[in-house]
Amino acid sequence: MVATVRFAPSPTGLLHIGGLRTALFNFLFARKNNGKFILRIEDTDKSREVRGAVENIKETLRTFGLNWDVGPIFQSERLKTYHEHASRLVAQGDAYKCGCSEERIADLKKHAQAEKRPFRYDKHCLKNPAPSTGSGSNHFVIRQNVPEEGITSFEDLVYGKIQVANSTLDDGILVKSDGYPVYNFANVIDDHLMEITHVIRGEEFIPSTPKHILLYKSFGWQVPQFAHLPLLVDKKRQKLSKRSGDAAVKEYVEKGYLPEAILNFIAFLGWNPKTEQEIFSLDELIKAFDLEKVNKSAAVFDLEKLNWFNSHYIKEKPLSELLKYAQRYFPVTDTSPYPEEFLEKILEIEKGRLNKLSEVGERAGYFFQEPEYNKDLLSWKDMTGEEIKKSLEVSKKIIFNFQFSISKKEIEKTFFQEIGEGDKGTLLWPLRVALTGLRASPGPFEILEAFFCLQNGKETVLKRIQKAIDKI
RNA sequence: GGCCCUAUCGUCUAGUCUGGUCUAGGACGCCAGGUUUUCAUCCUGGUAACCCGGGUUCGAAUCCCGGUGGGGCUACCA
Repeated sequence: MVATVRFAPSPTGLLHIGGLRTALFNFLFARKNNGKFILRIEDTDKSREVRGAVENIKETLRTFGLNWDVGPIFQSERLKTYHEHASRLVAQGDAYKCGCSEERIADLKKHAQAEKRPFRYDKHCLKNPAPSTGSGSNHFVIRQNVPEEGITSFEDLVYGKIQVANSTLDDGILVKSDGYPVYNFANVIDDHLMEITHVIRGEEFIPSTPKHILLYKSFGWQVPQFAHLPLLVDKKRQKLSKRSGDAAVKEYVEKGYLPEAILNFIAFLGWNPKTEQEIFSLDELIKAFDLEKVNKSAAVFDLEKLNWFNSHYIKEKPLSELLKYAQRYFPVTDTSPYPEEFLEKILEIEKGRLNKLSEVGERAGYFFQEPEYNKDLLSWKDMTGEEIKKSLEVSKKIIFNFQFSISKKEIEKTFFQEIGEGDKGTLLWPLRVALTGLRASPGPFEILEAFFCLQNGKETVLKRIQKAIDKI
């Protein structure tokens, strides 16, 4: 199959999760079918355009490996094409100029509302064409001349047969008075000209699809295949959008969600492989993807599940690579004085405990700063001050003999040789608290291992233990 | 309001087309137990759903009809 698809966002803000999912499915479909993936920027509403949005779209797509083959193509640079096609439609009677004032339209709407019937433009300007006032006047729009009778239907690849009576369709605006086309028009022209075979987009476009089809037919063009994707909704089951506040992909990336986790997660929103496999790389997704496996009902964006995917990928990622993503989250402004080995050890220790990378900041503070804690914390079960002191002295003595860069295994071995396998808690709890100041923390051996990557690691550790002894 | 879409555990979903193997499976979450020096990881177990009402049928989550719930669209936005 020769497939050509496109992802056609409007540059009105940061790319959000729903947009990324649409891009992903288009990408997967293209790759799966040896097709072409076009990036098209639908910037026909200049008033809503946000600076930097295009850059954000491109950057986001790149970080997720959703590389496009053609584009970005900007609709705002193709005005002439749209005008030509609009003229053709007007000439053949499938569209017409409308010079109605905003007031008249508002009035029409008000009446429709009062009579509890849906608003549809009354084709006034079609029936009463304004006398040509020469080329000067441009206060008109071009409207689609939707037939008043008949039924328009299409076979959606996801939803199956959808049909609507033309009588429920409005003579929508095709070209605005500022000369820019609206989505419903530019979309059709471009999809045809770019030879798009499969239009894969959000479910919210189902209601406007019949109008698009009518347009294709007016031009005598072949209608592409449509595959509408179920909506992504929030906890309240409302459409996930920029208004949902936290839907920007960039925000998730900044919080320390790994791209592969986000991708894997959103792939499963509205689609699943029909097997019990949950973890998929991008390549595996390409192999498994099939529009037939796309669901029809809206999917709730569940952060808990994203967290699970993310923690999985965090645990799985090689340390050196993980460090690149996590670097910025360490609780120091500059990590350059610290050897990579030290930082990697911290990640190794913490990675099993993270839902997102940004959490290392709040978790690993004691590696960079002497902890504050109450001396009561040093007591495990009913240990007395004397016992704690004695325990810490033992730890101190053992650690004193350690060399730079000693391994966790060796540390553990040495400790257990010294004290036997008996009452580990009485020795290890106070040591752990002295090191971290925390009730719950990673084990002391791995913490020591990390510190012994530092030139002054031994000194720091010994100092902390002494401080604990002094507290008693 | 009108048009359109949709309906399986709290959430993502398998199963629906081709009715029985479904006392409805998996995953997340949650709960309990095990491993363990605390926490986490890990392992084991548990919790929890076919929207409602009719009909067809020996038999319905699955087919039909009617409700109801949820959502989207209804812009000179996309």
